[in-house]
Amino acid sequence: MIKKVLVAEDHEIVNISVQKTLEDLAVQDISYAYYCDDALYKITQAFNAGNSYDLLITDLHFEADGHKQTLSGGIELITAARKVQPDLRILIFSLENRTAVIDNLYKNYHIDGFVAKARNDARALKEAINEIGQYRNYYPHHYRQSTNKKNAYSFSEYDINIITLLAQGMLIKDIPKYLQQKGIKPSGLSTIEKRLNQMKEALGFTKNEQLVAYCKDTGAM
Amino acid sequence: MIKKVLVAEDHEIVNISVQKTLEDLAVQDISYAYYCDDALYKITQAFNAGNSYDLLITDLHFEADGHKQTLSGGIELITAARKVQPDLRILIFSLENRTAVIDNLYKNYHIDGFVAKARNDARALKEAINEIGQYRNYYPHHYRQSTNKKNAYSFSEYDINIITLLAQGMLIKDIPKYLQQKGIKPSGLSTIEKRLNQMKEALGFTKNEQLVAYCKDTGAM
DNA sequence: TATCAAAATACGGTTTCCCGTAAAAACACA
DNA sequence: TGTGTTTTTACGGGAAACCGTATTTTGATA
Repeated sequence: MIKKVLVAEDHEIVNISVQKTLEDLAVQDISYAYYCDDALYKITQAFNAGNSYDLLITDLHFEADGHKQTLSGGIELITAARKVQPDLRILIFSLENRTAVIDNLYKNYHIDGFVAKARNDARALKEAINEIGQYRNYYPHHYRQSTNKKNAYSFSEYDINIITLLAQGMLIKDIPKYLQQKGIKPSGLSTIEKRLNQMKEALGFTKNEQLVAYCKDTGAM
Repeated sequence: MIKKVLVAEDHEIVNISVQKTLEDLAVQDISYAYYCDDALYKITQAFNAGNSYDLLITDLHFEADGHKQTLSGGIELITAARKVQPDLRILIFSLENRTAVIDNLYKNYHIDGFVAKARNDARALKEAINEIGQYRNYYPHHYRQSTNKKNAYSFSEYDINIITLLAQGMLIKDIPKYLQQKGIKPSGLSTIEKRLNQMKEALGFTKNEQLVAYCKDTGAM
């Protein structure tokens, strides 16, 4: 059962509704943080006082507004929070709807649930909190369906490096030099060309511009 | 004074808060639409009954969910709504924060206000409704400041066409043929090359990949 | 260490792109 | 209609990208 919840969310409008939703679920102890740093502070304080949170509901993206923050967003927040309190359950409430990104959250950050800000998000939020309250993971509907479908080409960090350089205007022939300076290992021109070919092949593309567009669209870059 | 409002917004969570915000402003007559088509229907009905809305608050982007819609989003909705009721005041409430896009809304669609879903959006919403209630336009803070700063290169429809073709993998040398078939006017290869050069020149780029990345980032494409 | 397989690199020919100049067409205006 | 200007197009040389093949390097294994 979820009794004590911290909501980290910078949008006032969203906070108002999350509060109402939590009240509907009879959650008694609700705290709010409009900044990641503040959220981490509250988690730490509560934990040290022996009165830790059951659940953290957080957005992924927080707008910068002049207040200097050490934590840049939801991902850093949950990483830091888990260091303080490893058993803290985490529910992401975000606009993100790209499977690759959500996948990453479950696999590498072990979140307990993800709810997309979308049409029936208030209802989904309630379902998620109920599931998590019983120590079960909650997966969004569209994710459950799409996860075993065609899983798009998964770019390596190396791949993204190359495409990013292209998107920044570097000539392909100049990339080997750059990679060598950075100490990135396969730096031969042929290897780079081959990698680009593999990616294009895998995605049915013919031009590097398509790779750039695709990475921008899927959030890989 | 705003008395009768229609809220078109597909996110349940947002709707809950907008309702609360409007109640705070003592707006008496509030209607909701989760779909654009439904919103237009309500506007038409109210107008024909001689009991038209004072204000439409709408999102820009609506999620598709199986229900077939003739209106694809906020922009189509406001265009259609103005045909029914030209004096309808319109407030956009959206996550959009790209100056070019917001600019377009004021200049070409003559919206009365824009509030970004952001940190203090509930407060901004109240300010906007008060301003619009007095028949004044409301401009978001960050927009007021950035509007006279460096206004990025503004792409023509023709420009976007070319960049889109590149992003789809078409070879530059094949573009003339394509444009001719489509009846798009300057179709010479040299002209296309020159246009690309102008765009890159204006933005300080050297490669077409940068143009693709830029358009994706700014939402021009 | 010797051997084999896989990965990385070197190289060369072809295609596409880039970019400048010049000719042609479209347009504005008297 | 004639003139001047701008836009569009044609053309060509050089640079970069593309792509296949051959060679070298790396890494694992016996």
